[in-house]
Amino acid sequence: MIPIKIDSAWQGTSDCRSCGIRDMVLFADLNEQDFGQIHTPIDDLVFAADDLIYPEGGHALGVFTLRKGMVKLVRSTADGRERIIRVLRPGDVIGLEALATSHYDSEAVAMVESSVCRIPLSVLHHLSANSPRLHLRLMQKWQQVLKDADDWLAELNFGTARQRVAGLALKMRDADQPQFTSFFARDDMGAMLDLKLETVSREISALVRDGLIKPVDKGGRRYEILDEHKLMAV
Amino acid sequence: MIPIKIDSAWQGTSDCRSCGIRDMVLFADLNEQDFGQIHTPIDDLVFAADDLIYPEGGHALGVFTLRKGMVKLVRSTADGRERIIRVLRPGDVIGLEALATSHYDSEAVAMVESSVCRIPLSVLHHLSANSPRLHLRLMQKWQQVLKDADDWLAELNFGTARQRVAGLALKMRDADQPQFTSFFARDDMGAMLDLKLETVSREISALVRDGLIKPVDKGGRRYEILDEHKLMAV
DNA sequence: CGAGCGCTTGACCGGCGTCAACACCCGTGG
DNA sequence: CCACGGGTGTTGACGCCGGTCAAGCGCTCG
Repeated sequence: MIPIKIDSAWQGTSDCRSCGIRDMVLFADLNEQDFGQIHTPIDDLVFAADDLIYPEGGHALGVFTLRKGMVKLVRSTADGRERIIRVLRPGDVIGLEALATSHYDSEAVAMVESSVCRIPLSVLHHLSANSPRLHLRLMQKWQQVLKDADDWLAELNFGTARQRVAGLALKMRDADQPQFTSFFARDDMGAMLDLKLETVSREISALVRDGLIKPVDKGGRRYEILDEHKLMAV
Repeated sequence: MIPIKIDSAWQGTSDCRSCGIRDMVLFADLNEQDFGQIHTPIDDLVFAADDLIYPEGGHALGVFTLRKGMVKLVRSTADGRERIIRVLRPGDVIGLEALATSHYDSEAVAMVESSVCRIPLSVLHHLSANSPRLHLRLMQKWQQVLKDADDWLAELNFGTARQRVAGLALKMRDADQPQFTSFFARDDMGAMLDLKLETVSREISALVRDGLIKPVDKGGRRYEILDEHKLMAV
């Protein structure tokens, strides 16, 4: 069930105490006593673009934290269409649902080269019962994931094609450089917004033509936001 | 911030030990010792159709369990449109996000007369730290809510108008009598499916004309499913 | 019985999907 | 170094699905 890629992605084990993004993630508030209770190694994994991290319905070994890159969550509908339900960015947790069911509810695929760490379920189960700090943090992560899901539905899958593309541009802005934003392959964007790839392409072109955004690479993936206010008003 | 209606909805306090739907809800596995740790009363509340249970962004007193009725969760987008992000049914938990933030992320409105019980945040915080049984149950509820949210996005907001209406009909089937299903006011259905009310009405009429469903009341709210298989294949 | 509300239906139009051609980037191999 | 080919993004023509506007119907309640 677990793809071979998991193993080939293995890069070593983490020392979470010195994690570069620790303040964003599940282990943010852990103290030395808490770390002492971790008896299973946290694996570091790196996935190439388009690598499968886990399949829909797959048996779960752990919960992931995304350190670098971008990951899409994909569901297949009964009639075979694929729908991207969310895109995760650094600091986001992947596969939290495994804590409750030991299975993943959707497929996770790296969209670009991505590095993640995998926290074994046993570690989380033990710590969530024995560390009030992790327990609280876990609750916050659940809430954040749920809010992301609802935001995605309320903001990106509602209204005209123009509004959806503009909404995605705003949602995908860089955390550190908010004038830049990242797009994806046009058919991926279509699966996110429930539009056809041609429509996505047309709307992007229209936004460029109207001077709201400007491409900064040749691949159509990175754009500069020229008029944030107009973009929000679309 | 808390609407006056909350008080006018008060019906008494619950004895959770004898709750009729206890096996579905948060307190399913609690033992006598756990119940002894509850020092704040659980209020029973009843809301009429269209009553506000709590507003978007409202300060939270507790988390609700829906005992009877139907409740919609509504978000307002930046430009003033209203979007129904989910419909909750008996056994579902309402406002779980308050556990993490003490605020509700979306508005909750009763769609029909609904009875709920309100569990104070203090009770949940205390029990989730001191009762492994509640702790586990809470995790399962988070997972269920998240799965509901993702299902709503993947199944009901994807594809043609016909597919969406058919999907809603299947999702809203009675738990005990699966040949019957409940619809809502047409503009509410539109806000759920991202369709206009006229389109919803047309598609329902088409499903009736094609013999997949049949109305069983005069208000357009209850339908009998005649051909479940065709409905799923739409 | 009349007013008002919600549901339905029709006519028309615009936005988005479909199909197709073309441009561009990049890797490969001659 | 250039020719070639595949993959991806863009653009155009056209048709249909669903939005818009409007009229009509049936139910409920005063």
